[in-house]
Amino acid sequence: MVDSAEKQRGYEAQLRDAGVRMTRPRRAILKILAETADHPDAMEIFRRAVALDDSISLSTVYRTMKLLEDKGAIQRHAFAGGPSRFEQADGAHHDHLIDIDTGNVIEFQSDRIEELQNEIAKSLGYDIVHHRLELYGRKRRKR
Amino acid sequence: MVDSAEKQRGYEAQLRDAGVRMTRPRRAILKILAETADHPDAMEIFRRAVALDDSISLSTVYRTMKLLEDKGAIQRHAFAGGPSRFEQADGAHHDHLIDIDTGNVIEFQSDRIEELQNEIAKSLGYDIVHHRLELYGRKRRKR
DNA sequence: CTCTTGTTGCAAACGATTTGCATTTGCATT
DNA sequence: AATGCAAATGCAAATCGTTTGCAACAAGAG
Repeated sequence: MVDSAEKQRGYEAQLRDAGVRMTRPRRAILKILAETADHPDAMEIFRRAVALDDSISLSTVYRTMKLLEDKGAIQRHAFAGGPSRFEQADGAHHDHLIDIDTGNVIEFQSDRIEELQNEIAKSLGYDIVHHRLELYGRKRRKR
Repeated sequence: MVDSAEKQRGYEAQLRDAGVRMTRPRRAILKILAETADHPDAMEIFRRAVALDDSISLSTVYRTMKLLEDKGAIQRHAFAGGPSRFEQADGAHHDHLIDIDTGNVIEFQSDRIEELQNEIAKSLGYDIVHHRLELYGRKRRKR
């Protein structure tokens, strides 16, 4: 298992180098992101953050998420219907399979699909800036 | 070119058969949907509807869109950032390429990608209920 | 330690959408 | 054609996720 404390230090260093001030709320949020393996939304991050620093405010969470997104430290996913959910941007690119019944998110990746996307965009005269591929599914009943 | 008036009549018949009351606002909205080739959002539909019936209200537009969605007559697309946009559900399935600069939506379809999606879901133990594939791109600069 | 500037918490504003409610309307029934 | 009632409407207020204005505050360069 990866050392999340170390990961957090990495985050902080990276951001400080980018000229970002290291404040108490930001440290709390980075800690949460470094430790988390799921895709929490702003409210969930806020809840976890309050446990570390009870003076933190929801707006700061939102502002920080935007900042981290701009700096490329996290990725924002706007799944159908609900609020934006976030994840660290350190891993490789992947898409999502969302369990309709539980809201669980499973990550997957397919080079072949990416290739096809590029071909399609190209044939339409476009360059892809980013894309969104989400499968909404239900666990296959045991047969 | 397809006769949109006829298409509209088709809509109405289909809905009446499903036990849906045909009201003035609903007729207006169906007319708009039958005539439209783009992907308008609720506000845009409301604007066009007011031109046909100036007593229509925005909430009725929203209620009607939900009704039509439930009845399977239209499809709702929640593109990144903006409001939901709608289109008729009569055509074949397709995905979307959204022009980042203009908001234009281009439809495309790839059997190959659909196949791959199914394979992936299957290998993860899921059945796909629906999916969302959106390419966000920028028109290729002439070179 | 001080100064400057960025950051915070709070509350109010926001855009998209939904809802409660009193009123109107579709339409099946007389 | 007149009636009755459930369903649909318009309006305003509520809701949800998110952003913003602002005065107080704190990071970190000097």
